[in-house]
Amino acid sequence: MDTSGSELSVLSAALKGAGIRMTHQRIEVFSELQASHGHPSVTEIYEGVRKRLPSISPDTVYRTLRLFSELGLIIPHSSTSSVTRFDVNVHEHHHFVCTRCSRIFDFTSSSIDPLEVPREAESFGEVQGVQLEVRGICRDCLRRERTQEE
Amino acid sequence: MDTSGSELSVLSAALKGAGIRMTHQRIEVFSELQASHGHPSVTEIYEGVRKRLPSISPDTVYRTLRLFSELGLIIPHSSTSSVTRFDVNVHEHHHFVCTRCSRIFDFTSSSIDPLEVPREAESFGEVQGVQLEVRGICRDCLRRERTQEE
DNA sequence: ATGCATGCAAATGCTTTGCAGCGTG
DNA sequence: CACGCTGCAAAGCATTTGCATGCAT
Repeated sequence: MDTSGSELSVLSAALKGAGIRMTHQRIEVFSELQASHGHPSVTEIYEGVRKRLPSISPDTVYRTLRLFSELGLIIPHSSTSSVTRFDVNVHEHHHFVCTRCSRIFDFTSSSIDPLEVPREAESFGEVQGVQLEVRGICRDCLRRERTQEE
Repeated sequence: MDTSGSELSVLSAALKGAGIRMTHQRIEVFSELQASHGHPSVTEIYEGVRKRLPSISPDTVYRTLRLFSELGLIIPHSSTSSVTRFDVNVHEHHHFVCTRCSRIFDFTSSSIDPLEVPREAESFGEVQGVQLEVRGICRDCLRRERTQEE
């Protein structure tokens, strides 16, 4: 089955909706993403697109992927911020990760704890821990964005 | 309640067990971690320790935090690897994250899906998505480590 | 005493940014 | 045809590493 056409319309709609231009580079990065398996890195996308668009530069790929993330077309895995943060709390707990400021908030939940490891996950290797990861926009960022839009 | 003594014994045991020396720097980084709230970054720990140990260098903090991660005393949030990876799969799914090679494996689970957002998480802000994050060591890394130990 | 750990400084690698020219709408 | 987008090159950061000295065991 060929879904490339319908997928492209997703891109078209997303860009048009935000008043952003549809360029060759963006189209190629988008289709490379669709064709990719797993969780591609910037370099992997870059190398893939380069086969069809040899003149594309890495920074355009960076910019494009960031744009797509902002549009919600893709999700950067965990913190966008470059600094590593450490979890000192060794007890079972879950995370609310802010997709804007990348701060992490801990919580526990009586309704889901104790959380058990699904069978499906065990097949990948030796499990060390499980937790829920809730992505969202924290109160502070919501407030800041609201203020800026006024 | 003063738990610093008992916490330090955790450090002592972990280091002794691995045949690693107990130094001032390691003790100070460890207690700074205990005293920290949330999810400290390397810089935050460094600044904190520097008040008591002005001569400590950033790279020692880096090395120490990496050591503590390997010993399981702390958990680096998300991938240790510096490259950003993107999730192209917009459908609900979960992640098995390898703590060695930082590769991410997707899975879905009939036993837990659909996954609902716990009440506790909603108080932090606007929720965009939820997923399970299983941390562990993938098959490839397990095999590699077994081979090297022979 | 021995050799691991630290501090210093330089290197590395990912990602971002300023700017001039190009192409989309 | 205006303005946003790209490519280039250089800068910016977080993190890592080589090496000589110092300190824990």
